[in-house]
Amino acid sequence: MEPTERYVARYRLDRIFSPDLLASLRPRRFGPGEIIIRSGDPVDEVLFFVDGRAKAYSTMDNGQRVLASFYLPFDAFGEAELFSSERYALTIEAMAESACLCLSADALIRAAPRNHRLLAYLCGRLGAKLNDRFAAESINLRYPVERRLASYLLAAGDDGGIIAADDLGDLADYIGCSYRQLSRVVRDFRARGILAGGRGRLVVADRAALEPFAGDLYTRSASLPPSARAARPFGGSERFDER
Amino acid sequence: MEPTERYVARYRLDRIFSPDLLASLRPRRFGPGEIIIRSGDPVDEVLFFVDGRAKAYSTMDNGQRVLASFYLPFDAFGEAELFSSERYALTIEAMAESACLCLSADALIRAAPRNHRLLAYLCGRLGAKLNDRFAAESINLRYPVERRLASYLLAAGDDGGIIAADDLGDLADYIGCSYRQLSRVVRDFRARGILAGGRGRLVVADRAALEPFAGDLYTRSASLPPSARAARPFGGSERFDER
DNA sequence: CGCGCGATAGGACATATGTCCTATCGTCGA
DNA sequence: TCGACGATAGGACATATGTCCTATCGCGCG
Repeated sequence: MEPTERYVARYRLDRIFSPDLLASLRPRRFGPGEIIIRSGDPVDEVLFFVDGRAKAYSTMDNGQRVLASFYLPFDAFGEAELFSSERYALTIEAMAESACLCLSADALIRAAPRNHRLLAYLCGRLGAKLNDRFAAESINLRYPVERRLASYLLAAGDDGGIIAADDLGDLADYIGCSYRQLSRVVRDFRARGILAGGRGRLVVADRAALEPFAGDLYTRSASLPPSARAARPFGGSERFDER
Repeated sequence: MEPTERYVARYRLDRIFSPDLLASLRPRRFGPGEIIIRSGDPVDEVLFFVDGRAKAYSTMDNGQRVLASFYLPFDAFGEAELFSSERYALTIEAMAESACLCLSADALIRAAPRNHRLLAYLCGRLGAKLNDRFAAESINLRYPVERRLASYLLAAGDDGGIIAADDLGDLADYIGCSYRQLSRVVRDFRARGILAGGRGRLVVADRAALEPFAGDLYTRSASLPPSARAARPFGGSERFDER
């Protein structure tokens, strides 16, 4: 897609990587459906996601997949395992033409002492992911699918409204219910004119009508499911001033 | 309880804090039921949990509580929000006489450049918490309460077996079901001889019988002292030193 | 244009879980 | 010791969700 330098410039990576690390970033491309990180593999690199769209999930022993989240650039993959575990916990899969800048885990660890900004970024990102996760989990755990779907639609399609999921099966996984149940709820929403678009396509027709379902779950916590996360490019707060 | 130095020595805090930060750690005690961190408060300090027992939860708009986890020393509270958010996401409550060493968030951020070990520790801890959370969520989301309880019992009572919860209501929150449902499952487990102990007390009588329920999803979530995970971090000297 | 495949829709039924309510037990204080 | 109160146990019923199965639809290919 684009040369490494373009990404470095776009995301201001010189702000968080020391020059030597910056130089050792190695670009890599992934086509749709391609696996970026495979759950269970030894943790040998950290990837910085700079282009495309991706999703993370794990597969349980009964074969069901559980979607953890959708990702948009900029983000980091594999940072959660870097200092705490031997193997990747989640599988990350590209959903569109995507690109990452890869860094060997050893190199990163060796360079840690002179990369406090990178570490601070990672802490920030991990903290945000943790809070997102907990917010999503609370919703999934305590509210019926109807409300979860409403929350998801509001959070995912923050723009106009034609957003939804490419695949209803994925969406069911993400919301944490069976395809059948999702289908029931979608049918219901369509009957009430909240959703439109036939046969698989979900189009939010009446955004306002969704809000009562989602309730204050949606606004209440700072952390939102997937796509709203692009708002915060660099996790690190501005309090962290130039040296 | 004990003077700060004892805790510093016990957990080898000199390995992860620079001397100036070490000196500014301020001890604080909490009685059972006392709030250590209140959800929604501005993030002004990070606490390092050195003694006691604590739990983290959030309260949803409908009044239900969702338990996030139980904590044992050593651990950090408030690190998730430090670089990524303005307000604490979870409420943390002491369950027994407890002690923390407190550090002002500003001080920590200012001292970050010369505390890469601390940052690395926080990254590691956050990563582990994130993975734990996801594992717990997957279980809660896809398995019936029977299996969730089994997983919980295996993970919580790692010692002999007399462990359980002080309060069945809390346990129900943690497992993510109603008190009623938990009660049904407990009754069932008792009937099968897997659990013993009358009236509220849960005693794991047949640990082996639990495993088939939990399946391979069983993940330990105990927090290890920094020294234990120092196994992985950077080479170099074990004691903290500049550069 | 007709066929066949894979995805979507939806019916029928089983199960898991939630809600409401009542009985019972234990503990603590007068 | 007795009685009140809070916690535990459990019945009855409603609901949410899962599983299994079949009908339909849309699209690509011959």
